[in-house]
Amino acid sequence: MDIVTFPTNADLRLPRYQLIRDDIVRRIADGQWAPEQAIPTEADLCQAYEVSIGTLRKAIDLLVADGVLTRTQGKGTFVRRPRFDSSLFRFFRFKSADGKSVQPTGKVLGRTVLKPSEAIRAALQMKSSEKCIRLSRVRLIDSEPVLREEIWLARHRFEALTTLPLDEFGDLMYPLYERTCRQIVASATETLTVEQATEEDAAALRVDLGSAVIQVQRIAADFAGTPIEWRTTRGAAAGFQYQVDIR
Amino acid sequence: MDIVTFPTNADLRLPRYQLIRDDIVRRIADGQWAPEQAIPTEADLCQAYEVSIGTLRKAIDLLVADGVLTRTQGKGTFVRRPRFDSSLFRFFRFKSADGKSVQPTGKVLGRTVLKPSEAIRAALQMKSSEKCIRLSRVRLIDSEPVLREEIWLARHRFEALTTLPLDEFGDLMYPLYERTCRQIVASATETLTVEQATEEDAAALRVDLGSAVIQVQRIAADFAGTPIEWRTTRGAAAGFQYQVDIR
DNA sequence: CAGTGGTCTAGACCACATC
DNA sequence: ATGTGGTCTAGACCACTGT
Repeated sequence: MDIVTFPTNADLRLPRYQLIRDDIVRRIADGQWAPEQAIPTEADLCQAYEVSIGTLRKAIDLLVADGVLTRTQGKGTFVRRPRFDSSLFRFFRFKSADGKSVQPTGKVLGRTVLKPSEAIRAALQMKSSEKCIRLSRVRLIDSEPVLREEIWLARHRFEALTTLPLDEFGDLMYPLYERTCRQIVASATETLTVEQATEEDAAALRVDLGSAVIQVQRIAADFAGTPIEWRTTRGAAAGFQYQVDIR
Repeated sequence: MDIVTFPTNADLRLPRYQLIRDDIVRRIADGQWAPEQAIPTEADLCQAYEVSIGTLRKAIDLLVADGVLTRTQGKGTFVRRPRFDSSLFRFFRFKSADGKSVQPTGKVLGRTVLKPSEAIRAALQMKSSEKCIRLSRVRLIDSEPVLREEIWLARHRFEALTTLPLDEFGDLMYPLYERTCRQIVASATETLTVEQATEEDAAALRVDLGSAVIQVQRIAADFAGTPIEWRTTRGAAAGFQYQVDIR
């Protein structure tokens, strides 16, 4: 690796390990270092950044703690591919008819291109002239619908999804985003609330009208922290459980 | 500080920073180093543990990340007093009549000494012959009940609470535990579920029978990780919101 | 001013993975 | 055997806090 000069907009009064941390994140967000690939060795990075091993390791420690990198002794340091498309299973415990826990399948029911509400436009940091792709989707276990989802994407990032046939979307959205649109989801913020089942919920999820439903609203972002997906998921509260550790 | 010899049950093959981390936790759990007090300086600890500054700092970094210690440049390193008696407000957004968010008061309604269920006995790691103190409690805002709580404590740890008048328990339990029984809560695990309001819920919380209620079950532990309190809290789901960041 | 934690160096040796 | 990350050393100087 060549010697690195930090961007002129970086605050050079910051500790060097911070500057290095930010530079590594930038390279990953840029796609210079891709998920599941190894980044240069510690020795190379020390030379490139002109710091000692201790300082470099402090920067990498931060990124490992953030879940951006993983290290394996003897092998190298790798960009971690975030795999939380199935993270809703932190909230909902799903079991198939035979009692085993399983990953649901996904099915896109509808797609529209339209102007987003002001809330969604702001959440996705879009200009007011831009349009969204809206997808409605169900998740199924043993062909039984268990979750209803509404997904909003900025059209300019996901142009390819405006024409893809609905039956080619597959079960997982995030690998699709990466494959077809080069958009990699790296983090998300989720907000849980309890709602009452609407008529649509009752029909789709086969629960009683007005019964308790958990709603998970998610805003997913790329490595640079730019929001790329707005999603709402609703499921019967009966299957809900969530555990937190606090210190 | 004198030179430290590690306990014979410690696995000396572990990295030194791990051994040091565990020894510091033990001293805090023992009460040798109390909350809000400074621990010895880095230089002293290096001498005592016979390691270099880098190794010692790695141990302390772990404890800072765990929320056990806090460091202040120029002042020292301090044992952090965990303050999450009010952590339920991560889940429930409470507002008083005038719209300001506020801390509820607490009122203990009843106290019983009895044998715990097998689940609670196991959760509190108690012998089968031991008894529990069971408290029932409500949390109020503007004198309106908003949360119902059931608390189970091992009697042998909390003997003083068997005789304390109920109106002297105060609004917060954890400072009470520390003051009267020298039990310090340092961490907890909480599990959220959605239930239907029972008749007791409906009467106490003024919600409709069968309406959605959030239940938070908490097991609180001391610095050594020993469970000391089992608690269930129930409140109307209408005021519930929870946010998580995932990476 | 003295004492504290914050940053950083320039190495060393070890354990593990791969060839 | 070679290359990787994991652990550890024995210092240095800086920034901040208090007297």
